[in-house]
Amino acid sequence: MTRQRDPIVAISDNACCAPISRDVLAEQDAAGLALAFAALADPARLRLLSLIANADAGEACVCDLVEPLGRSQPTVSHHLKVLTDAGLVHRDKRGVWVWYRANTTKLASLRAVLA
Amino acid sequence: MTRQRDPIVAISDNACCAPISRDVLAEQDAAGLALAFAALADPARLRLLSLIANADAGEACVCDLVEPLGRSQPTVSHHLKVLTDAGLVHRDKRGVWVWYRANTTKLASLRAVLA
DNA sequence: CCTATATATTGACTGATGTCGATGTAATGA
DNA sequence: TCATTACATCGACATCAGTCAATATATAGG
Repeated sequence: MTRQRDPIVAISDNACCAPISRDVLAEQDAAGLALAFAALADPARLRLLSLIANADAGEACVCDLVEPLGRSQPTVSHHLKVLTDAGLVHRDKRGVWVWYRANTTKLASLRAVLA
Repeated sequence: MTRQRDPIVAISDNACCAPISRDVLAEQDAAGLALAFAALADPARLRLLSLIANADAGEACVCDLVEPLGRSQPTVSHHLKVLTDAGLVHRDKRGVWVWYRANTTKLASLRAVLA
């Protein structure tokens, strides 16, 4: 019998595991999920995500976020990096501007884990 | 003189607000949500929640959690307090044992916010 | 009472995190 | 080439968070 290769998955988007009420989380899965939830565990980042998701065409550049967030530009930049590293937003540099979009797939996978 | 304990405010089970993709989060709502997600932002607590939700009859006492979690009893107690304060689990002391149950309503409200 | 057991709290340590000002970098246009 | 604009990175600071050993509290059984 041929040993099947593990499917290659996009780490940032796919759910790591079954819902928490269905199977006990493995340490490794829990560690990965904790990183994602940590990215959501800050008011500034939750508002950023919300600002981006509600922006025209579903995307916003940093310049549109600094003022409504009420924090310094470096701080906004820092939080956007955290969100990006956690896979919660997509980053797209076009010219001088950097546009961010919410990663709805990732959000859906987190929702599924909480079921 | 009796030493009073700080009142523990029960965090509401209900969703504080519309899904993040529907309306821009207000600062205050974001702060509250951040507290809930912060409680999920730790591997030990995610595994605790999962262990509790998967336990027989949907509840587990601390004594059933220490060994599978692989952390000291005070540390487990600490994390259970964080989960309880965040409204993610219910606490029920019966005799010497304390039983914890997952708060599915609270989990559902967090899922709704991520939509 | 006394003891054993279950859970919580305290104190200390270490490492992570949010914030900002200053500075760096990259694109654009005059 | 130079200046301007948009964004990122760095360095510093203060605060917070996870962990454990030691200790406290509470319940149950003799």
